[in-house]
Amino acid sequence: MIADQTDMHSIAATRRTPSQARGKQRTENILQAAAEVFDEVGYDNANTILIAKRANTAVGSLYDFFPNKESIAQVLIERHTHDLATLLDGLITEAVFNQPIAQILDQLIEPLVRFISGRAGFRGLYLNAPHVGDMSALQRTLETMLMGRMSALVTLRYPAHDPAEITRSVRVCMAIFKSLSALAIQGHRADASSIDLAMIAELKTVLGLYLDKQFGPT
Amino acid sequence: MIADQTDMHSIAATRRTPSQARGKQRTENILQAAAEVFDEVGYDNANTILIAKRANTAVGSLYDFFPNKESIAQVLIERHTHDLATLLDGLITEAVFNQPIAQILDQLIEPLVRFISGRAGFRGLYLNAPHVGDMSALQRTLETMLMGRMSALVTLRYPAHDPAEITRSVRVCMAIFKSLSALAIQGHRADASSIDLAMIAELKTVLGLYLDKQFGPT
Amino acid sequence: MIADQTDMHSIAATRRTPSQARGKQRTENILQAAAEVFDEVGYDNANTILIAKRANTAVGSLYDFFPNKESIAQVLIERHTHDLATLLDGLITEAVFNQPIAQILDQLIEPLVRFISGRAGFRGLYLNAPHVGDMSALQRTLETMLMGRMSALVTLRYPAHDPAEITRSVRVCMAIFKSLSALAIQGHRADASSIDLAMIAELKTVLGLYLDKQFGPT
Amino acid sequence: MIADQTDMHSIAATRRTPSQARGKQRTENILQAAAEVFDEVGYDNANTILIAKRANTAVGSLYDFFPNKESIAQVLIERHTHDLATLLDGLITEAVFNQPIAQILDQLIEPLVRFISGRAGFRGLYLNAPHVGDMSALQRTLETMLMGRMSALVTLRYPAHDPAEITRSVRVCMAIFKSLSALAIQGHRADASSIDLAMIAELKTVLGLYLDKQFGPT
DNA sequence: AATGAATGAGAATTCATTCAT
DNA sequence: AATGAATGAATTCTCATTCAT
Repeated sequence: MIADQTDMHSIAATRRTPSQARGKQRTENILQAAAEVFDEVGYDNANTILIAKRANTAVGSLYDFFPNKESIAQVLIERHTHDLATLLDGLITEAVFNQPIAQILDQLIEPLVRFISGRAGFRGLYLNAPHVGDMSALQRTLETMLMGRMSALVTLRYPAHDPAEITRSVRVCMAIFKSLSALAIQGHRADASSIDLAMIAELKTVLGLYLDKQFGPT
Repeated sequence: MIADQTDMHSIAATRRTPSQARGKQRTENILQAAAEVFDEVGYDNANTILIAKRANTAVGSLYDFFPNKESIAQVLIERHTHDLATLLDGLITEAVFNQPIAQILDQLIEPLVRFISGRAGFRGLYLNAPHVGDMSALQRTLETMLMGRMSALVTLRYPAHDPAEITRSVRVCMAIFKSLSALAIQGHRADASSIDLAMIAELKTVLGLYLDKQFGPT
Repeated sequence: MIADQTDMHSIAATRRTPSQARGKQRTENILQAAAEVFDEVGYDNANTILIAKRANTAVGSLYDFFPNKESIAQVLIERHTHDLATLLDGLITEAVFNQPIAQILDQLIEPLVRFISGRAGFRGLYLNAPHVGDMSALQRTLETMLMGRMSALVTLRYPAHDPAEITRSVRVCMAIFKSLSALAIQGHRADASSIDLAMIAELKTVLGLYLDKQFGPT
Repeated sequence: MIADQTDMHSIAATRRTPSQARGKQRTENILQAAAEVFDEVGYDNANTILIAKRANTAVGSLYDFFPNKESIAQVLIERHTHDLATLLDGLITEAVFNQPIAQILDQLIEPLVRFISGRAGFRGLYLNAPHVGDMSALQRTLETMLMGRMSALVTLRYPAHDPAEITRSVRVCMAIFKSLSALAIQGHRADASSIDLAMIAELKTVLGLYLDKQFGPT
């Protein structure tokens, strides 16, 4: 024990928290493995031993880093939420004012879908997941963030519109985005390059038509 | 006793098939209970004891009528498929030729959503269900029927269009219909009168805009 | 009730206890059905609903006549015990004294095996049955009877031999008889004519050799 | 603690393969427990919880090592088959040529019965088991091996005899061996020293007489 | 007595989680 | 921290037995 502690210091100096680094790596492996499994069989049918095996660890290690199965999904969803928020913040600031809606969609949709299709776990935990049970609350964090960003975007782009109306329209857009992007990604396992571009075009068309209709063509 | 005998005449119709009637009723109770449970917690999290309790029966009875849990879902989906097909056949024949698309949607969408919102189990097994595992095959029967009816409708309404294009458009419409009707029904438990009419309107708007765009306004 | 009783008498005079006759018939049907099922799948794997169906009755009726599954087996074994005892008593009295053992076996073995092969339930409950669990006690009644008859026979045929020795020899003969007669009957479903005669011959040979050796040739 | 460390040296052999050794031990415990339970109540009446308890484990552990109840029986029967084959191969090569049959039996029978009586599970799964249901196929592997060895032995000892005749004789010997060895072992739970020697003698007598008769005394 | 639907304890099996090493 | 064996509650399904009709 004492020897260990002594080692810690000397190693720390050179190797920069090796154990933490290893732990970090293991955490990432577990998250990645879990994400893949969730995508493949869904959260309910995923089992922890399979996840651990996929991550080249033992179940016990999984529980060293996560208190339970749900918490793994939680971290994944939080990351998706955070990363998507970041992406959207990047895209929205440059993309919005005074451009015709079609151009905005051109700049937003495909990057978004590409991003999503590359995020392991996104489909299994959100796009294709049933909205029941333990997951609902987690899914809501993602959904809420998306709704917020989208509402902000729409409010910026179309000021002077009834907020209630905006909210409903955003829900409509979100639902359409979710369902059609799921189609566009369908069966493409974390392979960002192989999304269905025709379906992306349809998605843009539908959203463009709808937004123009709702808020007036600009 | 005497009262019973007197009643016999009036309820003769019921007593005519005593065993079948009871069995039928029990089957229906189980199906109804299962449908509700599926809607509430999803197929995966539903368990047979809970379903039986909800149906005021013992598990054993459930297994008198259904060989396993999946078969209950199967019967429900088959019914949904059949009843929806019947409804669509009724609506489509009268509704289609030469009317503007907006009118067709007026006649189709709300009845459809009302129908769906009144069908216990529809959300849990189809609208909100992930397409993984045991259910996929069953869901496909419903999906295939819907796709078929929709493709026929669109082909009738817009002849001389590329079948491949039609197929993609129908997929788009189906996805939009699924996601927005889920929003319209949201949280309304088998209460057909309380669907969200504003959302229905949005659904009609979106589909109308999209179809006009795809196949030319008429 | 009173009317019933009155009827009872008048009917009894002409029809000889009709309800009892029907009950008797039903009992027999159940016993026969159970015997067949026991032969086919064994006591443990037999289930009461299957037995009832085979007997063209409802399970409930089965329980009108028998308090439980075991009691059906009990009645069958008791019958086998009784009928076999009767048969043996018939065969033994005429067969025994002063004949060479080979002749006695000629008179005993084939009739016995034919009898057994024609008794539904005998194989399932005795010849092929494991000697464990609920059945053991019942099987013992049959076994005890057989041992008694056989011991008597041997004692008559070979007086002046040590009873302990006789007992052991009878156990040996019984075991040989059981196992080889099972082979002779093998796969012949209550079809008394199709027992394996070569195996019967072997059985007689073995028992003859053994008895001659044990008690001296006569 | 200190004691443990000291022990480390002496039990190093055990600790060498910690996981495998423990797993191995657990597997053996389960097999032993299952074997005992099978002997006591038969395969059908044995249940996994009882087996697990007897093995001082939880059911789950049982299923860590065996996919289902049948597979436990399978392993036991395979072991019996293998070990018995090994034993027989050892006994037969030295035992056979030119010796009188009585001497061969002297060398074979008692070791065989001793071996069998020491094998937990042998009675429950084979000697006393009904030949129906899931077990039949497994039992056949054992039976087939035995028949093969025995046929080979008899063919070596008595060449120039009709194979069909040999086959029937071997079946007869096998049946006799099964039934009389069961008697010799009766109630002796894995206690090899307490087999019934008088019954062993009877078994040898019977087989000797029969074989001499069938194939000519030598 | 007859019927067969209903009951629920019990058996096989799975899997999230814990714990000894 | 790492390992994976161990645990046992939970789940699906079966079947002897009961009971309303």
